[in-house]
Amino acid sequence: MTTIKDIAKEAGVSYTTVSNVIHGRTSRVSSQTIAQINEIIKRSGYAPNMSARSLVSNSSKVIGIINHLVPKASGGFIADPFHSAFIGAVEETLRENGYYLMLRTVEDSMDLLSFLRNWNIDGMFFTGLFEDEFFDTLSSVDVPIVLIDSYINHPNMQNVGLEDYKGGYLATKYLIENGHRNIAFASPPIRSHGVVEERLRGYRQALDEFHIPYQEQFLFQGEFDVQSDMLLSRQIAAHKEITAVFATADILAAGIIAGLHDIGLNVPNDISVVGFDDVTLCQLISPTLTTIHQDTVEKGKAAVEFMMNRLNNNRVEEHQKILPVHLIERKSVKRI
Amino acid sequence: MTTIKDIAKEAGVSYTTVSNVIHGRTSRVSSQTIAQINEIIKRSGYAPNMSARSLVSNSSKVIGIINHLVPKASGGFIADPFHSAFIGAVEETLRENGYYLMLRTVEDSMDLLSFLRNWNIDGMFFTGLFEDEFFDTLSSVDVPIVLIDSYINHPNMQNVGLEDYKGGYLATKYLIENGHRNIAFASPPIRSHGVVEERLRGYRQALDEFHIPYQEQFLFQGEFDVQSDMLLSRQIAAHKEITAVFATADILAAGIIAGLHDIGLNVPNDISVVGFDDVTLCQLISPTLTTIHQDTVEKGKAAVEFMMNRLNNNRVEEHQKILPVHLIERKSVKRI
DNA sequence: TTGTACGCGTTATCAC
DNA sequence: GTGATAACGCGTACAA
Repeated sequence: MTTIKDIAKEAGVSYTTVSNVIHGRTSRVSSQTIAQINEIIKRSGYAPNMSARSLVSNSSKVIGIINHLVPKASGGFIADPFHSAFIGAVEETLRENGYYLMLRTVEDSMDLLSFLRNWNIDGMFFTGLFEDEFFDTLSSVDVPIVLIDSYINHPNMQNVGLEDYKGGYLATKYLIENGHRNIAFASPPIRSHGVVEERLRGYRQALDEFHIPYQEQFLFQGEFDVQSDMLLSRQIAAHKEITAVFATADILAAGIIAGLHDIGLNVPNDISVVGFDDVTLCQLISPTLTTIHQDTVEKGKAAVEFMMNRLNNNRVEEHQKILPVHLIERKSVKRI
Repeated sequence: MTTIKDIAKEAGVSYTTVSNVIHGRTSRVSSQTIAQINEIIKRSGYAPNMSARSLVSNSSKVIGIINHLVPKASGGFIADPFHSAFIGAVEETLRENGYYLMLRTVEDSMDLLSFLRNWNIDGMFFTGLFEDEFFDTLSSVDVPIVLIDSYINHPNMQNVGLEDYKGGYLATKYLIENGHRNIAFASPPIRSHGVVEERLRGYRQALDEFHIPYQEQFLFQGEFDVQSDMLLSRQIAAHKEITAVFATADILAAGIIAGLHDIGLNVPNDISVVGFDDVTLCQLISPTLTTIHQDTVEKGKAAVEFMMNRLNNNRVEEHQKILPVHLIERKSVKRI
């Protein structure tokens, strides 16, 4: 492997000079040596040893995307299509900025702390963080943290999220305007400071505006797997008065639609459904899914931008970036 | 940050001793000191500095999952559900073995080489590699490489794949046995040494066995996006004699089904469809998709297992691990 | 059973 | 303009 020393030797200079050239501190190096060194660098395919840099500079150029494994569940991480698109966008933007991405699952605070120290991690992304014990650890760490889809506010962290409230509102309003009054709200378990809670607020706001009473029994909570969705569908269908469902994620919506089909109900003729996210899936199921659109790539970019600001300026201007959502009309809602 | 020195100082021993304890070379350390050192390690939350280790030991414990960005396309990487599930499985298994995962997109050979040197990467995973110029670079590198879903054989690399041939065979045979004779083969562009080529071989084998002539015009190639799928569907529908489609990926199958619906054709009544992969999607679309099942998590585990064997023993016994596939019968095929 | 000293590749400080 | 040299945290050969 070519090192700075090798280059210095070949050029007949000291390694300081080589290092200076590499870092653009060329003010006091003869243009001859600069040219020569650059030539050698190019020819030899020199690439800096990041471990050495990390050791001496206290910056590793490594950013972690952390997956907090709450129970000992498998896969979770990257399983849903939104997540993976997001990670792809993050990697790309990070790379453009000279950073590297590590994926890491941690089981508890200790795990996380070890990981940070192991690699001298420069920054972290967290998705869907809630206010649990784990969060306390996080807030005491002095590494830049960008939270995605979380409603926790903390001076050391920045948030990238969506207009969740508005999304919930738009979806519900759209259903109401199409004549629906008994609208189910389907979601994963609602946790405080989470996005679902906000979407629920939007749902209630829309009901309120149209003077439709909010009913607890129209709340249905499940997990993100086909089994659980089947169950949800049955529960929803059991309420004959329900004519529409707002599901807080497209995969959930798709699962519910499949479940309804399974028990002989037609969407949208018997029940209308609106989703959230606008993943590719929406255009593949039938009926195609009316949903709330979010721009995942933009989300990834925004997250990295925040990170870079923290990393470079160290001056924090904003703490929040809320990306817009809008409704995409497809075929899963019927006017009644 | 706690270092080995700090621990040594606190325990009143030299750092060699601490290092020895950490590495289990306890044979010649008093059990007292061992206990004491372990206690301090636990209490202080000591985590080794991997950069320092990497520098001195020539092993970084970092494995890369490489995304070779052929043109300057975006996202590609992780976009399809199979990929993300695979990455999740790899991360988990890697972690259990004390390794770390970096995700990295590279645009060309230089990029890759730099990345390897930057981090002293211990090993790499590649998905769907073909025999292009890029491959030559790869083969000259002395880092363990595990290829996923690739039919390139190279002494320095190992392969984890599927019974692609059998999968293609099973899917086609199933269609034939259900009375179909004019069966389209839909896939992304067929490249030599790729999985699609093998699945096509299986397709042809099944046709052969039933004395059905193979027809070039029944081959349809597209990309993995909804637009392209719509086009494909139209092309397929234009051949009135075609009664069934074997698509080499579920997302493609789903896209085609959506496209067929769009032009007023019903699946499976007008056209039957069989997919490949058995991703969650299959159960969400309607009709639910009959497909060839593969075990993605097992694939991830197998890949890591290969990697670990290379990394530890350095003795290479097998070069190939082929995971089984089988057909899952759902509702997208009609007996005619 | 424990300690000393060196080197890994890099950066930064200070001197020439 | 350029060059020595210490330091980052760790592993290891060798010495005691």
